[in-house]
Amino acid sequence: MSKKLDMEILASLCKRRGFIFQSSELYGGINGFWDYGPLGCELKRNIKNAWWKHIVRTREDVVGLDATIIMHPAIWKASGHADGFADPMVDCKDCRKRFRADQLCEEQGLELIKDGKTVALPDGAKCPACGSRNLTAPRSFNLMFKTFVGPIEDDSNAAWLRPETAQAIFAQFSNIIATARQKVPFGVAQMGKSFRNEINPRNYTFRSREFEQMELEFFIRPDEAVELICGRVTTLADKPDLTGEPQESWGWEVWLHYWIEQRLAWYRSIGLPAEHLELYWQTGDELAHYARACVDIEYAFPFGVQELEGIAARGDFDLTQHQRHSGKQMDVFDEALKQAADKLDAAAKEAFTEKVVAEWTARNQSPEAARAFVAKLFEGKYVPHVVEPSAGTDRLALALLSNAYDEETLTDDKGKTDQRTVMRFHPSIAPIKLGVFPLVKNKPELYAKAREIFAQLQRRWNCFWDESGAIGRRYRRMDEAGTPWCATVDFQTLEDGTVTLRDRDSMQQVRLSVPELIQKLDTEIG
RNA sequence: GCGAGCGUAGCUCAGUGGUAGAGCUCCACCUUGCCAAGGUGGUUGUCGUGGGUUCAAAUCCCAUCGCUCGCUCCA
Repeated sequence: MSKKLDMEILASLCKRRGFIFQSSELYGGINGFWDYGPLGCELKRNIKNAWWKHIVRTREDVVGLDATIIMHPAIWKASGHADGFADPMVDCKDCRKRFRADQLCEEQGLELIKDGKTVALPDGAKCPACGSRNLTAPRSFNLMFKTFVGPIEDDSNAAWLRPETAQAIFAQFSNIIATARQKVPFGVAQMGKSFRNEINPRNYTFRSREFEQMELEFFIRPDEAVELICGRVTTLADKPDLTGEPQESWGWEVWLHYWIEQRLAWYRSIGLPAEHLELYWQTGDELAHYARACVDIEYAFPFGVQELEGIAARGDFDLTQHQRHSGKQMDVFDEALKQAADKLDAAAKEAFTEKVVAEWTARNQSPEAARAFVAKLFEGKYVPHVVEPSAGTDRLALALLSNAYDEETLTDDKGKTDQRTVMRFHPSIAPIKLGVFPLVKNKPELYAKAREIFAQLQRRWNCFWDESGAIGRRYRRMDEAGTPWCATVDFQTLEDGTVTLRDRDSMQQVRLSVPELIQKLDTEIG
């Protein structure tokens, strides 16, 4: 089966069964925007609930945030997102690096050719990285959606729809730490819509202009602070147990791997086991300049292996940027650190300082910056570092849909074959958990009993009532919706209260009492 | 952004200048004692949209929107 065919078949099923519709289809559609139908919105809600439960509710060290989509424009200046669109950029077609056209010209003693709103590169401009002259023309990248706050469409009122949810966490960091009764290490999680005016949306819902993210910023101590407090920093070489409780001595690299393990465990819990995922470590060239390490969790979509989530160790870049732009201090006071520093004598402090200076200068950072950082540490203060697991909700929904899709050829007793389409969702994310059917609908007592059982179970999970057509047809309809079980009420139900529970994947049936059914489903849905 | 292909019922598609169709789905009733296949009846389309050519356009032309693929892009 060709890759193209796969995606078209999936898109067709998604539309036919009500998972995903094109946005504004009535008016011809709008590129890069998608709606989730009755089944799709349940699926997405289940994904988000599962994420929130795993990241926030079942931990003591992560709290939530629900920030606005439109924020102060200065946030995007501080984060670096504004630079890319404010100034025309040129790309090197050979080494694929991107530069601001004005800076490139200035560095090379050239003058950017300006004619009204359009700009052009002068002859002789070359790539600062590789020296190639194979550069694109300067282009503006309006990748953030612009809008105006207030009724006047004036640039002084311009604002942007957020291109990521994460910045709000940094911008509200001080308020959160003042109110949440958390101490570093701790995290702040947020889910919500983000917007990017993608040049070319592609691959069904994969690259959309309006999309949803599930992001965690997990704040940790700088390794130097860990060393002062614990006397040493646990690294990967120490083979720490990443599946157990986090340890105070962990350095940033261990935290990064801890979160990778956490995220993989979560994907497993919603039916995307590790063997369906790939970890891609960004290389030095690909890393953003501030990132220490970044790993992509990728899924093999029908159109290629693509990123579901990025987990980045971002150092203290973001908080420091906001500290610089806002003029407000972003450092935290760490009692344990202060106490540890107070126990050191002058000689030990000097030795520690020199060690840090040596490490920082080896990473091309200035000795002055290193000394200022250590001086703060001795006061018990630092700007927290961060590990950022950032996942795409819609991408994950698409991965789960792709992963769930299956076609099965069945052969009955008489040797007749028949094809069955099944969405094999994990019960925890399946839009409908249980179909409830009367075996036949023209027997009043049976029908009434089935309605009674449906009403009882519907309070517990999203259930679907279906009385139309032959029983087999009803099972098959539920298969396409990905409903893991169907309960059929028959004449025996009237005698002993048991129902037939039919399993989506095996098509096997068992007789259970309603309490037994509830217990079984509770266990498997999780 | 460039190039190519596509757009007809909810889905899959036929229809190349002359009355818009098929299969499946869906709905109602009947039938049906556990895996889509029985019976009867029924709903659904400005043929993506707009304009042009023509006595006449789903069909030819132009534009536009959307989808797919390749390049590009993906801070």
